Amino acid sequence: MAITENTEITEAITDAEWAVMRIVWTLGEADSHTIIDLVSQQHVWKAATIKTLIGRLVKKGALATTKNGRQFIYTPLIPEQTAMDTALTSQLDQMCAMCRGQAFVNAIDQTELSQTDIQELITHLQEKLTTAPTTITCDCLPEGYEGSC
Amino acid sequence: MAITENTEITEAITDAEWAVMRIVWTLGEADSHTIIDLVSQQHVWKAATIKTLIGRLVKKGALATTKNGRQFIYTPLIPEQTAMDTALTSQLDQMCAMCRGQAFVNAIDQTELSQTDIQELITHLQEKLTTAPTTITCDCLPEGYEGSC
DNA sequence: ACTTTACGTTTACAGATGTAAACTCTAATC
DNA sequence: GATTAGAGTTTACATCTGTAAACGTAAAGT
Repeated sequence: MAITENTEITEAITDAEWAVMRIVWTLGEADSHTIIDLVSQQHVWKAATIKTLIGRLVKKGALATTKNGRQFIYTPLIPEQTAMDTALTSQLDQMCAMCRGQAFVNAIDQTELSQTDIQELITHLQEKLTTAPTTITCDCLPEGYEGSC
Repeated sequence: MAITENTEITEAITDAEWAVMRIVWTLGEADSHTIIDLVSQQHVWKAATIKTLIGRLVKKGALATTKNGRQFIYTPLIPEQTAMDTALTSQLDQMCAMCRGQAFVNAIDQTELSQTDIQELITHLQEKLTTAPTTITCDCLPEGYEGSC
């Protein structure tokens, strides 16, 4: 019965917490010393600050702990890709539906992508094109109003 | 000398404030009565709450005011598309560079896009493909460490 | 066994954010 | 001109975030 409950992650991961999660996601697992060491090289944060972030992430169910002698080994409880999707999607969801396409264009323009990524995106988009609507309506105004931004 | 200073917007627009901005962006300009009326139909917020949001947006330079009798007309000081780009980009910037491509794939899968948007995206991606690197390196660990997530 | 580390926990505290009531005027109404 | 209503401003307050010191305790060293 050592399996961790699959408690749904309710709270979102904050900006500062992302830095900690990225280390753990990349290493797969890490003790606090490692996390503090690596994060310290990327941010001007005191060890105490990073400890707080780790603690909050454990509390909100983003990191699991396994006792290992005097210390803990931390492992991610949510997949990195899931967290990224959630973050991006909730951001997009609060933006005008009509403008999201343009937002993607601009974001993609400013993001370095590998050939493989680009090709996969193109494939997905070509597939998506077959069932895409002609237009997307602006949803910035309440039900019953017509708008366009 | 009635021109508003082009003060750079420093503070980001918060989630709740987005709701107000979307109304003003869509209408081009609006008085508080209109904003409160429309936002009230989308969120269970008291008029006082929406007033606060308007006030904060003015204070942080996202909305301009023009006196019109006893009241104000509010107009956006930052373009919607700019705000969207900034929000998306800052979100993406804190994520692993290597995983951003997949994040786009997933986000696009879950977003309704028009045929025109999709075609524009494909065009941009095809262009981007010509200069794209073979791979993007994971940048989750500090300088000098090799990682991959 | 005693001391020193160092890991995790508690406490702290300012500023941001969500949410809203109270208050102050000025413009509109009687 | 006195009154009222509605627009904007102030104040309020709990929670979340960023940032960190202080503390308790068990493991490690001597």
